[in-house]
Amino acid sequence: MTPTDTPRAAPLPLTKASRLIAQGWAARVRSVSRQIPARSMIVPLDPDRYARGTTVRSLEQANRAVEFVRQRDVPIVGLGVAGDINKMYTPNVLNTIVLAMVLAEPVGHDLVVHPFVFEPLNVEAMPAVRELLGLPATYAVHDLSTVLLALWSLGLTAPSRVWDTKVTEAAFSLGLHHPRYDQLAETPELVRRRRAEERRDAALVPEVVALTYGIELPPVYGNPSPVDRAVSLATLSALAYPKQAAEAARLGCLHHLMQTEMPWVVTTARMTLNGVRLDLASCSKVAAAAERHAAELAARLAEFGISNPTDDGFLKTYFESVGLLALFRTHDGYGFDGDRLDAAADRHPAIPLIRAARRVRGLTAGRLLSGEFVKSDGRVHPTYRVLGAHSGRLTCDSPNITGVGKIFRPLVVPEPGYSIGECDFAQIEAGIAGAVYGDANLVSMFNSGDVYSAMAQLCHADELPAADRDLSPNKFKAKYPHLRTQLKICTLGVIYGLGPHGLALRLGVSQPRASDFMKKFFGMFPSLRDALEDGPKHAEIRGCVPDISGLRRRRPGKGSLTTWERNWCRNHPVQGAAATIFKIAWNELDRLYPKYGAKLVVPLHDAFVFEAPQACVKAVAELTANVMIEAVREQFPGLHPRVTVNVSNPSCWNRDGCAGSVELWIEDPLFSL
DNA sequence: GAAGAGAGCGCC
DNA sequence: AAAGGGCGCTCTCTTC
Repeated sequence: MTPTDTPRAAPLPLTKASRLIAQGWAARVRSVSRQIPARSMIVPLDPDRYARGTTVRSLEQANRAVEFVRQRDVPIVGLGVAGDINKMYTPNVLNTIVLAMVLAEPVGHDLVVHPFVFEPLNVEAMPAVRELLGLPATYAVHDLSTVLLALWSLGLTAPSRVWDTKVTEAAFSLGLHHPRYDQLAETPELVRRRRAEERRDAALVPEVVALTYGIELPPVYGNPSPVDRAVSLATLSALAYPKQAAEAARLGCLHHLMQTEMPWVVTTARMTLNGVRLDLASCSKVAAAAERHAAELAARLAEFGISNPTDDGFLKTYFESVGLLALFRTHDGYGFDGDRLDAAADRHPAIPLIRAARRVRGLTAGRLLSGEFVKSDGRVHPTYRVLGAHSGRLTCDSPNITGVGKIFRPLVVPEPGYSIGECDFAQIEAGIAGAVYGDANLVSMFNSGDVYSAMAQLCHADELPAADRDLSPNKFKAKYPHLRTQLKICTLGVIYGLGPHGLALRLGVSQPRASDFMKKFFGMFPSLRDALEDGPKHAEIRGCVPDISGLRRRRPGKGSLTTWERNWCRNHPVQGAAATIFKIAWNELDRLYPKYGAKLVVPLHDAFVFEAPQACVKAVAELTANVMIEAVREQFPGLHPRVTVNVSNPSCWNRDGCAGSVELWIEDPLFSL
């Protein structure tokens, strides 16, 4: 290390690759490109010689590969990478990974494969890699996002037509491996998430896919070498793709997979690549404040004799001793979750403190604040799993940036010179529910501007003064916030499957009153009522629930639906449609943003967070809102969706422009938005 | 000491 | 009989 080097936590050895990078390896690649030899006589190359696999190390081998591929008709290419692919955000991946490209050629009714493996992937090979990535072919990959990140980190352009064999298997098995189905015989009740995850992944691993489609791969014994692994993955992907595509056509989701889901894999991989910047100084302030808040709350709780507010067993004993245990009864025991603690807040002075202590722990204990996810570019790069949720939604982890508390969003900041903005769909679930369930009343209320105000005005027409029945939605919202909130709780609850029992709890009224309220609600939306009633019955006979995309959520068994299944049968068409619209819109933005130098940053299920150069953040927000609205109207022409634009405080991600929420929380742990 | 299971927190 | 859908993460207690 020379004195001018920036110190780093774990210095990497100065490999040949990093020396090349230091010299500007892009320039080096260009110079290698020019070394492609002068045109010579074209001699047919024997395809049989390439069927067993070809290793590319030298420039000469690379040139020969290029000549071979130019002589063949290649509609499908399988890609696979192996080796050290964790250095995604440093430029040193060259020479540390193995890239396999398997060319599949139609011969008779079969495909013949010609595997090429770049081992290691070096500068000399790059021109050939570029050429092989630019064929008029479909590129099939098992776990495309990993390969995209590897290609991008090498400065390569990803192919435009792609197929992810893993995501396809997930599409075929939506719903089948839900952890709730693990509640079988000998094992104790309740969640067995871990085991279910394993089962679900088992359906997605390459070997299982190979078996499913009768693809013979060379047997691998023991620990396969990176070369074996990469070639095997690439071969599998190339051969499985046409079979999966046929299966997708048979199952009704081929169009969706090609048109939306595969581009969505590219879009989400780009979000991983982009990542988000965290303000690490603020993160440590929050961490310190959390410790302080926790200590202060612990001291105050100690005065009540409460030593451990996070120990349910202790709380049970404590509330029994003060005669308040009944407040925390659940259907099968006792629970001290937020809802119950909030509902009981005024029954004992310690209860709000317990709640606060739990929130302090829950909100801040994450590894997010420690900076451990921050990569060399100063940003965190969450992993996204397309179709990770059985509803078709995306999931996000390491870190789960979509789950960052609203208060703490200002910890996410833009790069210098950039701004952060957010566009949210307003009340979109209500509108989509009206549209997918064909309820004209709900659709027209959604279109009126504020669906919950409109509902409340109609629902309570008898009790309201005549003048207030026609109040504008915003004025009504201001004058009768409580009535509006009731309708909001009821609407979302109904979409999720809430019954009178649950509604009573959430509205804080008796069950008969909640029951009456629900009847009144459904009286306004008879079509919605019928559809919610009939949907699960049809699903029970059919065995699955389709949504507008053509994807289907399935159930593994037959027979009557459980309550939970009935609820997701009701909810899936809404959540699935919303997810589809979201994907279509964001795919489009992924195409349009580069013109503005803008980046997708956080996908929030019904909101779009972006980073744009300061000068054009308003233009990007407008573009985003237009694309979002267009995506809804393409699917549901009867809806007039609204988008809330938040660029009022572009120095950080925030809720409703509240950039100071972190500081407010540091002052007072009971602060909420 | 590691791993499973449960409950609780956050998000949409 | 159960009692609102979809998630990820962390802590606590239990078990091996």
